Amino acid sequence: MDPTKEQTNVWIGISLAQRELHRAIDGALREANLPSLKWYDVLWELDRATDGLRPFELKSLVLFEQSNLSRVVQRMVKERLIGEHPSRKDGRGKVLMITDSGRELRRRMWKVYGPLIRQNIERIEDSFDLRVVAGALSVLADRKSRKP
Amino acid sequence: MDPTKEQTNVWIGISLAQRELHRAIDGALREANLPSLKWYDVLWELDRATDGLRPFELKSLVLFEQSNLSRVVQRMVKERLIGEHPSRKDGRGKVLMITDSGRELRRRMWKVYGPLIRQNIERIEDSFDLRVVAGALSVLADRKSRKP
DNA sequence: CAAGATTGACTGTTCAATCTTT
DNA sequence: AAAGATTGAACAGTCAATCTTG
Repeated sequence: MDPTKEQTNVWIGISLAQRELHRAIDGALREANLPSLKWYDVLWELDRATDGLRPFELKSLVLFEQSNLSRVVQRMVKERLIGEHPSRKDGRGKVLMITDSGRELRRRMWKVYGPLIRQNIERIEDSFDLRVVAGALSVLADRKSRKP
Repeated sequence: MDPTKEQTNVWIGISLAQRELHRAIDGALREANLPSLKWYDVLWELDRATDGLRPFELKSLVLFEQSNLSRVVQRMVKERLIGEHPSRKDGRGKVLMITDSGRELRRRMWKVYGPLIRQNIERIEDSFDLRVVAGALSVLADRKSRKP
């Protein structure tokens, strides 16, 4: 059945807000000669995972297609942002680890990324409770609560 | 300066919610052998504009790069979803108009798209006021209210 | 010269097929 | 046979250069 006007407005709001912020952030990174948000996500996950990650684990965290992830990893290895080590436990696989320069790059990217999050989200704080907004969005972000 | 934890949660919520719904919708369209959401947006704008649209006007509505729009339009013209007519007023340009089969395709896409919006957004309605959520998001979507 | 639009070359993403190890 | 991962071919999107008309 058709969605209500309010339901549609929420979906349009999510789409436009995401598009606007993503554009602003990616644009600022590019102007600073830094890589895109996708690379940031990869660096962030690898920075958190102190024992490294297998490509298939990383894939489910950042939601890349496996073949795409394979190529993104290749590029990042070439840039010495991450390193590959054969897995001792599983002969098929390898383990990805962030390098020092990968960590350093992530920090530099955050100096651009972080303030933009603040400046943008700040603008709704006067009129709205951020915890309410985040709570509503988190329901949608959770694929597990949706019927198969 | 760094964003607060709540600010970051809102941005992550927007990103994940958008990604999840977009995946669900694009996946359902694909399973039904229908084109992607981007084509839907183009069809929607051209369906609303009863006198047709110039490519540069459409470009600002759907936020495509001009060169990209040029190619998307080419593909859609080839599929007979939209038609091109030389502009009488401006020798440089042309006017794009949706065709009957374009209109019909948009309706078929909406039969998949609409219910998915409803089913997904519905899930937050019990606990949250949709007008509040939409209001907060609309602040972010509006690029004009942001400092240059 | 500026605005509307297209094209060629390049980058990045996806699909299907493949290879290896479990 | 299934899971992890890669590769080649096709496709979409972006940048810079170009063309035409205002």
